[in-house]
Amino acid sequence: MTAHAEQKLGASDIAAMVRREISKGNLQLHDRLQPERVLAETYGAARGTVRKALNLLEDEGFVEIRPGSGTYVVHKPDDSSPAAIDNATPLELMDTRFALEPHICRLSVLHGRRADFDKMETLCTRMEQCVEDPVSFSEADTHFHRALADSTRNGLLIWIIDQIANVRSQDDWTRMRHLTLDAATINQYNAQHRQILNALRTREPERAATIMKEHLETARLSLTRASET
Amino acid sequence: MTAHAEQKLGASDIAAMVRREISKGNLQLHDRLQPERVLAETYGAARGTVRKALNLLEDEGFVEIRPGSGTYVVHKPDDSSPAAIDNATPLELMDTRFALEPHICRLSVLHGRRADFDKMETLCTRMEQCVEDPVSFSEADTHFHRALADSTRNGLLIWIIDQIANVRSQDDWTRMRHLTLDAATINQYNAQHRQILNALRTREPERAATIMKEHLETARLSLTRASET
DNA sequence: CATTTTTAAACCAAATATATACCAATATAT
DNA sequence: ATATATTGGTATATATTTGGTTTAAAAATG
Repeated sequence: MTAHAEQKLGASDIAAMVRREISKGNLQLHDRLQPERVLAETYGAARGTVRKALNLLEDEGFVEIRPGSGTYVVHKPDDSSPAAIDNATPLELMDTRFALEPHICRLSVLHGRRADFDKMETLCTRMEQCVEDPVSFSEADTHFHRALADSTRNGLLIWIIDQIANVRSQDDWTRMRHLTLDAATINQYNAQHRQILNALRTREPERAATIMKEHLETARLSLTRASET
Repeated sequence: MTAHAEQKLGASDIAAMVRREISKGNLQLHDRLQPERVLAETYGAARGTVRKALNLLEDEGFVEIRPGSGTYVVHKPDDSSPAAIDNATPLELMDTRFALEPHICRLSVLHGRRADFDKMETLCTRMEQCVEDPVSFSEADTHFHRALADSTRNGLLIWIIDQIANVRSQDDWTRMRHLTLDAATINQYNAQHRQILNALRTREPERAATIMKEHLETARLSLTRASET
């Protein structure tokens, strides 16, 4: 052990050290921090102090504290993505998705295979089991839209969708979005996902595109609703 | 670092370790992981714990679990890919433009200003003076579509259009494309550009989008015509 | 001095991990 | 083709771990 014994550490000191571990990359996305009781010992502080530090980091959006489970990293270490992606606003993002995803539905009807749709079906089922868990739902939702893009077999489109997914995950908006994801909204999304999938399976490009537009319109509404709060 | 020696491993810890093995490349695409029962022993955890970890990784899209068979790596290690752009085929590009540009027209009607349209008009005029010069025409054409994207005031969309423009300029088939650009085709393009611009000025989003689709269809035809030669 | 922060200990509820047994899908050898 | 072994899927009862909370005393701070 390398001598932390030097000085007494306050809550904000500990927060700073953990924050640094995260942006340095020693702690990566989805990693679980050591339990509060262990951190307390390694930093030579009381559990209550560590707890304050972690709450600070949670407010800053670096970690997510899950009672009974642990504290997890929710922050991507500085990758140098283009400014256009980092600074994209939620509304810009929605307009871009409005451009892409309905047409992606049409292409999916043309190029998608049974296996693609089966995968999307699996994700639908998973999302339907996440009605009470906005975070997991949101993650599965991202995968659903990625799987949809996959089914077009268009590497360029898939790449663009991936870039867009980065916008969604990095921002504070994600947290705000989770707040707007009540059970009713999630159920509505799930119904729309199913309808889209059905339209793809029955090879109805325009119907799939139309439902996708409705889906995005729903999402846009819940977004504006959230920003007015 | 050292001597974490005997820390108990939770599901997310195991998930993190496997995730790192995958992105590091120790586990490659289509590799099969060890059976759950073996992993459980090597990580010193119960099978249920390993199982939870693997399910997490499946949610994240790193692995695919096939009952009775095994668990397989499905993650394309670190795309972040210029590859998707460099290797994009002309048809992939056309499909992507089909997705983006009609909707860009709609957004242009919403957010475009007179100055934007004036700039596009200038480019139209320039293109009309290039009927005999496919290379110059092609350059101006790129600028026209970029100016159209600019008029949406959507930084994300503009960035995507720029990426796509790189595809167009880099590749060999750009040369091929120039071969198909006879005077008749260029005149047709020019007429369509004018029509699009007019629809934007008169604030008719759907008409602008429709003409854009026709424009892209024309381009796609001349593309397939070229590749059959 | 008054105030805030840290410490320390105990307890709670929820989430997770363990251990075991059995089922279902798949692969392999006969 | 059939039988057998291997693999993931599921269920369950129990034990452990984890964050959440409260309280009171000690230490640091201004």
